[in-house]
Amino acid sequence: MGFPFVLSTPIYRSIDIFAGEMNMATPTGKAGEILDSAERQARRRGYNGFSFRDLAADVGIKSASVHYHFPTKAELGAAVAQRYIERFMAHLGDPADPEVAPDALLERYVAAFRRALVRDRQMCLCGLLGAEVESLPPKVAAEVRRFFEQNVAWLAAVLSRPNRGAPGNEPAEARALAILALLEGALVVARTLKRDAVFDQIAGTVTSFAAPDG
Amino acid sequence: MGFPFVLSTPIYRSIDIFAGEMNMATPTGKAGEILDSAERQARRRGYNGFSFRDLAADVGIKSASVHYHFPTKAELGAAVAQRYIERFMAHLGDPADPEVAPDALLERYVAAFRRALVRDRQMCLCGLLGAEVESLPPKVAAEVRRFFEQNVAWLAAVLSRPNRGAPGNEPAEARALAILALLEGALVVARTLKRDAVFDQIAGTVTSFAAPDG
DNA sequence: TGTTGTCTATCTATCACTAGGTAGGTTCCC
DNA sequence: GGGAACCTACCTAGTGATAGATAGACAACA
Repeated sequence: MGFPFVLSTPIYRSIDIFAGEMNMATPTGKAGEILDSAERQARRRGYNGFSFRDLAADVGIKSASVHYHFPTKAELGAAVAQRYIERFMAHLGDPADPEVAPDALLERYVAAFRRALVRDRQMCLCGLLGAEVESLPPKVAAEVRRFFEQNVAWLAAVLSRPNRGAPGNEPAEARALAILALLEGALVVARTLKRDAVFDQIAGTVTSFAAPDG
Repeated sequence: MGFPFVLSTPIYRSIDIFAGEMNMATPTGKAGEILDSAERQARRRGYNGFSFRDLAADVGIKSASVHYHFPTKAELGAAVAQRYIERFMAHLGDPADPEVAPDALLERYVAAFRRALVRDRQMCLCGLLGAEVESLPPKVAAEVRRFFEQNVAWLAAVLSRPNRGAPGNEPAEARALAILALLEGALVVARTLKRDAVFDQIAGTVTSFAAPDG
């Protein structure tokens, strides 16, 4: 019972290896365009807010051809989420990198969310999908869960590094969860109120978690 | 152009005055049942995650009869949100009530979110709708905005009361926004990870905002 | 009292449209 | 030739919404 899915290998009909800055299997061509479009739309309107026809029109093919690349919407959704997670974590980098101070890593984390709001005018994909998690296919929900888990692990690793003030009264994982929740919530509130400054006001409080001693 | 809507008077075909603890126009009977069902479903699956047929089946009538009470889905959505806001704010009570200490009011606020998660197993309606705000009809989006504005105003009023420790390094409104974002995000993360304890871990950090000196 | 008119809440049936998904054919390139 | 990528054409199931009818309650009036 449940959904014993083998760890998220998306079903691309065409996997061209993209030997760019990230050396992972990333579909290019139309399949990549479909993923791009799906991610854009999912991050604006949610999983139930876009259709195969929308995507097809967006990338200039017919909806039947989208099914050629991604047989079902669930698999498309899982593929979008998986690619998103890999990109996101790759962007964050190694939380233990001795070349980068914990503060700088935390700033990088906040900046990633800020960029989604200000530059891309989009939600965090998994923040939006997480909100509607009960209406997601199991495979998609599992990817969203994986995103949160990896985020918390990364943040906890950063917060555990002995560097700045005190280690804090709350355990690192609780503070990691709080930072994640704070920023996801910040995107929701700032977008709804249509005021980017709201995000900065909220993000300004992140230091409460990083340096609880002031 | 735009949507110059007169401040959210929902279009009920039947308004029975419910002279209960709240003396406001609250539809009872089938109209009330429809609102209940719509709220339940919206708080689980989002605005695009339920249909008139779902509601109709739930309350035991035909979908055409739902249109009798609420002509369009947008108006139903706005009515659901409006009732939700009124209930929520009424539950919070007066932020300046001298009988209740600021700490207790803050606890009450956190408890309201916790109850949504643990008892009702639902999202905060406006947290979910806010995430998918770009796919909402303007009237519904306006209600969500109103919810956030009223929440922030209430929290800022509580946080501004001279009582406990220092008034804080951040202005009250920034801390109010942060608490709102933190709790909305906490619901998303806890529900996705399917661990109620996650909410408590996050909520435990709220005191960082209430008493920034301790 | 009985009739007439009106209202509420619901029904059946249908509208035009969109959803995700499929079968089979065509085009193009190695 | 064969396969990859795309097409046309279609399906079933559902979407929000509308039209028209009907049963029952209620009041007004002759």
